[in-house]
Amino acid sequence: MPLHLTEELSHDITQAFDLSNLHSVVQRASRRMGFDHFALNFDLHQHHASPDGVLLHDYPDTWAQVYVAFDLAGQDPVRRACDKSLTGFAWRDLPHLIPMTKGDRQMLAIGRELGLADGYTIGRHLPGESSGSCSFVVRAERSLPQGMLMVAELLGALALAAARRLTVGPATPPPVRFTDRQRECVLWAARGKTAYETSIILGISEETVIQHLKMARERSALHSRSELTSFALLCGFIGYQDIFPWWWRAER
Amino acid sequence: MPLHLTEELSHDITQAFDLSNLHSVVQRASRRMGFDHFALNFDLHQHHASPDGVLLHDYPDTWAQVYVAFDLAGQDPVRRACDKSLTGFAWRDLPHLIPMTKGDRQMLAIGRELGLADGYTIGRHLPGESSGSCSFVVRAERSLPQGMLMVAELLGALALAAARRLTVGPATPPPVRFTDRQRECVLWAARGKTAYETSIILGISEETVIQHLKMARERSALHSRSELTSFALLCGFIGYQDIFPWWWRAER
DNA sequence: CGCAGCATCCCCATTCCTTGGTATGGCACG
DNA sequence: CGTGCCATACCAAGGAATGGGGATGCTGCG
Repeated sequence: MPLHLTEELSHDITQAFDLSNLHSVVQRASRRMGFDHFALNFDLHQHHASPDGVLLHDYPDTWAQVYVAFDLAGQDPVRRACDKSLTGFAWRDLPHLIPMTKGDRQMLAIGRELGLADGYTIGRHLPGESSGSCSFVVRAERSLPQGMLMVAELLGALALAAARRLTVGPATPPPVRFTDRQRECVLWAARGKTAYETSIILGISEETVIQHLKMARERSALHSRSELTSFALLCGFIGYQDIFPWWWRAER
Repeated sequence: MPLHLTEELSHDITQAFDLSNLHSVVQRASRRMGFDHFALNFDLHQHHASPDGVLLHDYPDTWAQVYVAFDLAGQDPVRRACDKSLTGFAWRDLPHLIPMTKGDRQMLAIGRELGLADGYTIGRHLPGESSGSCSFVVRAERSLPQGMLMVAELLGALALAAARRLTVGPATPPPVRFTDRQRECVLWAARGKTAYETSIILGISEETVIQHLKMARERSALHSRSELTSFALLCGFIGYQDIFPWWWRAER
């Protein structure tokens, strides 16, 4: 009865109050859907410092040891495929998503030997902020519960959202506020326009554009345009979808 | 009967054979779920490559005219919120996701007047490749079909995947790649450092920093530092945590 | 009404960025 | 052992950004 099941499990996941509780409820969800294992990882985008991410799983110990010992995370084809698919995918479809190297096939073979036969993985990305994936896996003698993949898709996404909530905390209101005009000027700056070009676009003087950007910098206590645009993106004053597709929309 | 409904509609969406067919099936899906309108947009991030995006919708004509006439795409709060949530969200929850300016509220008010009362929007990103969003909307006298939001979540994601399939095809073009040094220089640029400051930090000549940034701009076919940093963030070359280490540690 | 906030415009001096070049050494791969 | 890629370094010119002034008019709010 997927309907009741979905509602019950999704409720549990969204109500998870800490990471160990999230572990339990996602584990239970994986069993109820007909899977044998699960793994959830959630990473904040960070290139310099140590990764402060989440890794919950109930994979066999042997696999976890191999995975860590050989640092397989960096060459995991499942992770790579997460960057290539908007929806969840079954592991057996990996070759349709990414080019598989010999090492990739080897890695999957080792997994199969250790009890991870096939899986269904849901990946999510928030540009500039975080990425995560949630996998539901079956043992060798079984096959993926086809009727449950859509449910897995949902619950996996909810689990990732929960992991994010428990990791980064609630959205903190930005310390500053921009006016509409300031935001507009910052947007065009992020689109790569100069003050002069922006002044033409907005139909105002170049000096005014400079002034708006000056005010925006002062408010956020920043001293360069690039930092200002990064900051505006971080705060949600402007969006990625606003920056890059504007040109083809404008040209017709 | 959400179960049959979901299966039937998801089948139609995944089988869509061209964009106009996708339009029909998503439109039908929105009606069956209890919505009055839908809008789907899907954008590729490769500006120099195939310059194609998708915009399908059945919003009122008046709204489309206003939207284009005032270039509202650049200040659409719904699109900005897509960068801040891993799951779909109701428009009424926008203030919890992003800071709302006066212009934002005005925009939503105009939408309401033209028949777009509330909506549920699903956003998806593939780092370095594409972004999209799919909205399901109800008219003024109605409210969101609460029991259908999870279904909308699923179908919206499938519709985005279909849009991607029909746009980029099976072969994904190779993304732009930065060298380590280029990424490092871009990162310090996003942090607001000048070329000279960066040269001190990295222990190399200022000219070399300029050179790395020059190469990075050439690779991504961009012409300004601000656009370069936005692009690097979007592609996941750098992350917010790299730039503003104080942000996510702020509240917990 | 007064006042704060916003949007608009202008000037100037200094610094920084962008674009076009050239050039050397290291390293990997076929 | 050449070829390509990367990191490094330099030069020159023109355009753009930054930070410091100042100024006007409008709107909303107590």
